[in-house]
Amino acid sequence: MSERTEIAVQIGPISPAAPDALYQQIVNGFKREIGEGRLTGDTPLPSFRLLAGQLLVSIITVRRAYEELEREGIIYRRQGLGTFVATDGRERSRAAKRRHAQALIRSAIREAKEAGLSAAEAKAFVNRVATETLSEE
Amino acid sequence: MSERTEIAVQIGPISPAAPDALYQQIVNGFKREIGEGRLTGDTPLPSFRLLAGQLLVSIITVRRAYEELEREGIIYRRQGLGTFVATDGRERSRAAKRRHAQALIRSAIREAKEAGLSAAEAKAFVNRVATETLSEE
DNA sequence: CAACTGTATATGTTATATATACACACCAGA
DNA sequence: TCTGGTGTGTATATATAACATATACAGTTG
Repeated sequence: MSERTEIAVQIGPISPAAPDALYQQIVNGFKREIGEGRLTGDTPLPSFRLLAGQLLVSIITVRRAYEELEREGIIYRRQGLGTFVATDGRERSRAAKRRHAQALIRSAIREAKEAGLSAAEAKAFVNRVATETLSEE
Repeated sequence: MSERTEIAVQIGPISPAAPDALYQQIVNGFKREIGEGRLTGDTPLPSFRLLAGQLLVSIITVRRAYEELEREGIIYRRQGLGTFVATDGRERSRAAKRRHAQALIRSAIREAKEAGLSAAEAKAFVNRVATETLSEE
């Protein structure tokens, strides 16, 4: 078992005003941190109480986020011990992100066509926005 | 004022199981119909009761959808008369769809980068999915 | 047994959806 | 002409479900 170290988790900012639910924002934050390799296999996640205190959120909300992450095989929980990044958590997290990105692009294509664009125009639109978005950073 | 004709509105299918709320699905359906030109300026929309009956949904849900569409300037309501497509409804609907599509693409780019892809890889991913999606139809 | 960990139950809050009753516009018929 | 019927949209009070919470319970370790 990995030794427990103090982890400066950078999940936030969490906001009740955001379009996503609080627990979903926490889920997305961990998928990002794990997907980008800042949290690796068997690393302990912060406890319910610690993270709840840091994010100014209830224990139940953290619990729900961890449940969702465990359901996707990205982390695992052990009662009395803690919560840890799964061995293949990074790969699963990345796969989930890619699937999500793919679904978003398909929705964007559909929206573009419903805006009256032809297939060729829709593709050009997607390319243009993608290029602009990537050049802004 | 336009004469009232029976309109075979093709908004559905509406499902409570869908990720979007019922009223939002109705909003999206009318934006599509108006954006693609099947409903033009000053055309009367179905009444609350008629549409509610067709979609197996309550009057309030239809009302909420129409409120949202009026807020965006796509339709207008007249008490005692009915609800009608705004003169510039098509243009506004298309603009809304384009804005939505743009937001979706930006989210997709962000997700792709959080999946560990570089900027170039993310752009290639977007292009590939867009091409695949458009060739499937 | 003390101090951590995750777990479970009952409760409050908010967005969504509903049923019912109300107000306005038109128009056919007295 | 005017009056009532039937269509329209409008308003209020009420369920339902997802989300978030507080509090108490159970397992692990030293």
